[in-house]
Amino acid sequence: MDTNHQLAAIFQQMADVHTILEDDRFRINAYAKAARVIGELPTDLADIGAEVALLAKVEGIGKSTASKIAEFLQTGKIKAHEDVMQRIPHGLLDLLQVSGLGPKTVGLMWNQAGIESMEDLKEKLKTDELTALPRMGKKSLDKIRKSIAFMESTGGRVNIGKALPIALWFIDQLKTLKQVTQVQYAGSLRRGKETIGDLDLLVAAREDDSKTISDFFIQLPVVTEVLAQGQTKSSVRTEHGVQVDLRIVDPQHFGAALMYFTGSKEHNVAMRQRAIKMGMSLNEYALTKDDKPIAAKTEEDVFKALDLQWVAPEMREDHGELALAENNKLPKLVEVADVKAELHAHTTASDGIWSIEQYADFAIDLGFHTIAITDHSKGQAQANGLNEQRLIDHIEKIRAAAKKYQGRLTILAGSEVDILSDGSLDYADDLLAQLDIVVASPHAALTQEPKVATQRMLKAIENPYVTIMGHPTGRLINRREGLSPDMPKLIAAARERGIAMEINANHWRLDLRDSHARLALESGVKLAIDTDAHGPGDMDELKYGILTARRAGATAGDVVNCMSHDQLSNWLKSTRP
DNA sequence: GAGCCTCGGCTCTTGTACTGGGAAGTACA
Repeated sequence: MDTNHQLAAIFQQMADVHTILEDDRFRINAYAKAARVIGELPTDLADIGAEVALLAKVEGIGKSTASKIAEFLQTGKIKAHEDVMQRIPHGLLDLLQVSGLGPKTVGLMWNQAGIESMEDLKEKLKTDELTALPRMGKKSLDKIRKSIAFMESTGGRVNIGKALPIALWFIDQLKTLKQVTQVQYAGSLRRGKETIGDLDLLVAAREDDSKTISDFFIQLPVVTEVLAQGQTKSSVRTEHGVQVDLRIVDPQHFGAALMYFTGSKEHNVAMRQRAIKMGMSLNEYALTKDDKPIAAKTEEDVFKALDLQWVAPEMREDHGELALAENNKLPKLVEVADVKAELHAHTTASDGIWSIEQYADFAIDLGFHTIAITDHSKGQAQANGLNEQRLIDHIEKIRAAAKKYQGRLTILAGSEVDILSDGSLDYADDLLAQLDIVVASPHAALTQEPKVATQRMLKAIENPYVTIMGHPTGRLINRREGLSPDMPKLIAAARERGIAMEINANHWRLDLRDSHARLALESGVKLAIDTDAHGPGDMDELKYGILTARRAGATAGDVVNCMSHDQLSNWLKSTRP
């Protein structure tokens, strides 16, 4: 775990403990905010150093938190944290993770039933003795039992690549009902986050029909458990281990409901505050003034009534989007249709399942003007990486195919060359010089210390033949943490060289992640959005890379894959000696 | 605890649904 995540965890823990102890809620909020801010920081706090004045410049971090961070950087611990941890049994913090158990209940169980850990709780749940506690009936106990069982079976957040198909399946099912006039997924999925906590579905229908619709919803074959079913809101768990929430609203309120349900929470709070300042009130049904509805039917209506441009869902994180919307300065975000080139694809020469020609035909169908063939280098033996002679032969084949497709598609000869653990590349420069494009990526030694990883990547970027820095952390979401190089340094070096940083669109990678991509854009570095295709299905992953780029605020002009044929060709030349 | 104007004292992140138990707690964006 890197420094930021350690610190975020510590401050969140402090917030949680103070919550159980029912201490000052503003202090709790401050700790929780510090945890959130630190968790989202693109820069490693260790690099800022133990200088309080500098640390306190970060929004949401004041003098007190800054000195705690400094203390941590110097000693590896925080006294205030250790002190507060003394006040409760540590095991109580696990109980807060159980859905349905909040601080009050956890406090109650501790004080009145002597429960100090998950083990204690599970032991007590073997009988119904906890019904002796206030507000604790048999139904509550059953709910807690189920929550724990669920937590232990799966739990956690689901990758967007898994969540989106499930959401689309539900939407198809709901569309079969004639009572449903509109249906849309919302929540973090609509905002394009890399992982999704639960699926949020919104349906527009007449109030009379809501019972029919929610009955249909909870009886769908994939539903394994019904968590709640009310007038407008139902919640289920599915066999995929995902929670799906369904909200049914009148078509007249669809826009306001979609906004609410899309979030983020922080964005919603900011919007509601803005409404209050303007003498109005915003909830999930409408924007109102003196209890009279002003706007509700579409999102555009609501934004407009608040003197704002419509904000794309991917930007709704309260990261300054309202200030941009107010001044008509929101970027026109990149779309899948803007992409005209794929710059990272593997063929049967290494570990892909498509030939050069199959990619070429597909690229033409997509309306692309360029595709780069970038098979693995020799270090990737398990991926059938090409040694020097095989690469030379492969280049010849690519050139031959390029000739065949001339006038219809440009086929570039490239390589996804391994960045070895010391930062050198897997081919010598004279061979790299024969290629049109070089994507340099790390594949091994992915547990290096951040400092070593930084030096490694910097060395690779300095190679004059590298065109794109590929998936720089090598992480796999929910599977492998990958490297934590100093991204600002890498980005500065990429800018110096005029090369692009890749957003690897594969839903397991999404590397650069959104915050790193944003940092790259702010530094004036171009992005490459590549599918890293190994076969036909992978080209469809592009949408995930686009979502990540949109979360970073990227326009088509920021992305090399969106350049015209000549622009791209000139850019590639500009990166070469 | 943060952040603001008053530079020490004040205010601070919205609004609603569902459940289970008989009001409050929890959850959601």
